[in-house]
Amino acid sequence: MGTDVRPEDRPKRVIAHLDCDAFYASVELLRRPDLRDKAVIVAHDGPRSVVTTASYAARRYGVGSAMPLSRAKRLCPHAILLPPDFESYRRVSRALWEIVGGRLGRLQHLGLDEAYADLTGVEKPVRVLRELVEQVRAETGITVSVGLGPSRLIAKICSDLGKPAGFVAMGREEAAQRFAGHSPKLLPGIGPKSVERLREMGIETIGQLQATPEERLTERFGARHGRDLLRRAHFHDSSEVETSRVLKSRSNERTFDEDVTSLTQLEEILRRLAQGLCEGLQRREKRGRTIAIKVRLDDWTTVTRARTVDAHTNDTALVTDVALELLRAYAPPRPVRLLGVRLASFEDEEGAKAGSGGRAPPPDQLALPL
DNA sequence: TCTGGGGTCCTATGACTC
DNA sequence: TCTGGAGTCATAGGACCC
Repeated sequence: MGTDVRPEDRPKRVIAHLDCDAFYASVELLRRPDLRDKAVIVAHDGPRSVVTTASYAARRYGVGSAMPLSRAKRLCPHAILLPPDFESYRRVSRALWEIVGGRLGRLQHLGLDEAYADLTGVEKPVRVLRELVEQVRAETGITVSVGLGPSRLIAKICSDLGKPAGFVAMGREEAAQRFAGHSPKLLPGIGPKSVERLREMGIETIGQLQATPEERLTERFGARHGRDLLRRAHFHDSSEVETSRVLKSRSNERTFDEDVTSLTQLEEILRRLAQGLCEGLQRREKRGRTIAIKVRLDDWTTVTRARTVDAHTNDTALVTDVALELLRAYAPPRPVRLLGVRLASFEDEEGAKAGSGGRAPPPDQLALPL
């Protein structure tokens, strides 16, 4: 390896995480200034909908993202409900990241409203970021919170800390100390399931996780995950800011307002889902080999079935036929609440995996999350 | 409280090949 | 000819993220 550089000889990394505050709701409020300071919930209005985003006024009532809409309405009955308009969100997002990218260079996008940037070697990064946040606010009306640290992990946690319009910077040791009393849920990658498993082991804080012998964790979580949990607890993270990501799969799925029992009806829905999926892939000239269906039953069990075909395709007739065969072979034994179809193993995956040494990714790859 | 849609990544397992 | 291990691929399930 010719790239071996001792850690002490490497420049100290400076990673920023930029996160738009209540992005979808903020875009809505730009269009509807009369709703400023009002409780606004962005969500489809259906019996099984969940909240996409809530304005800060609605959050004061306990409404939050991913909460069932029925519950949100109970918590905040006077909230104004707006249907999501992703076309507008994408437009504002593009404009915003163009400004940021113009100053910081290439970004790693995570969805429409957040991104990482590597500012290692940049002079006066704090000043650069402060000016940038102000420029974004002036030109788009969107406020951005910034987290700054030696890794993506710390930058991400910091950007959440000062929301809205926050600006927080922290080193690794400081983070390890400061968050020792917090729940492991604070750490990205540790969700409700891992929190529960840790709790069963008597580990309820990041500090307790830090003090847990690695063997105990690897016993419970497997070698890789266990080691990773411990590294995270100590806020070690050497992952790079990845500025080019390639689409790995694309799917189209629908949860029904009421469960569906009839196979004929399910087949009809699956045809429409496959058609929508293939039309999108045809526009992007993407073809895949693995066709999969997803079925969620009324008791919330989720089943997937997949088949890999010989040649890459985005042909509606072929994808539909295979998806229908998979559905008939499975023959859902209970009422179905969700049906979906997915295409994966795209034809240019291998070439793209070669990374920066290979050809430049097509323009739409960089814009993938947008 | 009762759980969307669109993704990524990881793990386990079995089939297959060398 | 039989066997075992390693590597790879396909499949299924699940956790997690925005």
